[in-house]
Amino acid sequence: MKTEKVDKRQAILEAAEKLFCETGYEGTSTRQIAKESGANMAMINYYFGSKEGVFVEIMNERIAGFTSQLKIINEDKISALEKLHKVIEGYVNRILNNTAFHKMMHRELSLTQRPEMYDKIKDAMSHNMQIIDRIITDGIEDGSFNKVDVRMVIATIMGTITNIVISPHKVMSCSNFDLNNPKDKKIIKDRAVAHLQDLTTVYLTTKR
Amino acid sequence: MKTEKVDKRQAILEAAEKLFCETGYEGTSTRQIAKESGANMAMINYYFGSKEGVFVEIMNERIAGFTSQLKIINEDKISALEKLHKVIEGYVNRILNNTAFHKMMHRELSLTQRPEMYDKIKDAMSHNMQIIDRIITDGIEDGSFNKVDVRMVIATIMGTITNIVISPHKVMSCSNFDLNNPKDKKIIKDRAVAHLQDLTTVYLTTKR
DNA sequence: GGAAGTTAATCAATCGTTTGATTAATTTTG
DNA sequence: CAAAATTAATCAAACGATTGATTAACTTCC
Repeated sequence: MKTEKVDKRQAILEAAEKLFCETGYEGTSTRQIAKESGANMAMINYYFGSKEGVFVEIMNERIAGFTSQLKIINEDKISALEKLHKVIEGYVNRILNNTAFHKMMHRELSLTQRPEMYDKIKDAMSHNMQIIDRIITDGIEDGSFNKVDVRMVIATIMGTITNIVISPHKVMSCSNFDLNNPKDKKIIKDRAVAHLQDLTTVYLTTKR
Repeated sequence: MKTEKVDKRQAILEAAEKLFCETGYEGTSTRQIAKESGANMAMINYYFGSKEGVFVEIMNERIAGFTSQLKIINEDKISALEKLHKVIEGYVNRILNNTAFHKMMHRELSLTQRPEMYDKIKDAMSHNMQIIDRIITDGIEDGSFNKVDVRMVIATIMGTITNIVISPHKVMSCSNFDLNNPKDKKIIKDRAVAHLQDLTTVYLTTKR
């Protein structure tokens, strides 16, 4: 069992994800995927049945790897604010470590097409939102948070992160930031976490 | 001679925008555009040179209609906070009145392809960001705003609105909201404006 | 030897674009 | 003014290229 034996199936998935992220689903041809992965075109249909099968498989794997992540935090015996800060940190890290996929997910979400994918993404997002919702709602009920529009606060947290990922990097700062540069990514991550934690602290806990 | 003379050029633009919004640029064929607009296929190339020419024209018209909007506010002799609140209200209204186009713009922005469009959208966004940046920076300098990460605050404002538009509506609230329903749209608009104005007020002006 | 993996060749369908011809409207000319 | 010339708009048909998918033969491996 040689380790240099490449798993064509996996190679196809990785090449396809890269190409889908860069040029979109419709903008990527099966021949491109084949060339990029080093596999023959027929292998795509052999393993996944169709081009869409590849896409569905990518989404399923990714989403499966995501939904299991945010759960544990809620068990800790820490304050609502600390929980929220942990969630923010986790969320920022996850998304900024998978910017390409996150872009692709949002692109797919904004299309009226492929309702199966839409529902799948919706469910995954919905689950994450429920976790954040619970933390904030609990904080409000036990009096440690102000009464706020919870769903809007969630939109702010998620929207801020998404905006950082999607918006042209050169717009983000005066100098030329690049999210593919690990050093720049670290800086952006820290700034985003600091900002969102500061923002939520002030907005949710300031007596007024 | 009946005066039902339709401007085919305009019909093509409108049909193309609708289709591009619904199924994406690559997902829309010139034949679809022709059928939807009632024009002959050749007219697309006759008027716009190419399929991409249609897309570029749509973007140019839209962006031209947008960039002229946020300017006047800055001339008013009002406080930085009031300026910011006006900008927020204008921004929310504009985007929620053009949700389909806004989705398409973001979709296109997340593609590495079509650099010409990317730059055009980037410039338009960059201009809006500069306006908001100036307001907040002025507020900080004259002491009415706290010292904050200005670019991150902008990302929060823009990201929140975008998130509301793009995120699945059914996730937004317990009941089934629909942005195409004028009554629901009004409600979402008001909630978004109220939330963002409250958020910025608290975060930027709370003494701490 | 036979199942699994892999290949080149090929399929019909669709893609964006171009063509040459035709009609309708406008301008030029005698 | 009216005939001739020019331009703009529109059309059906076809273009070559590319699409996703399939075939059938071949290789690899247990």
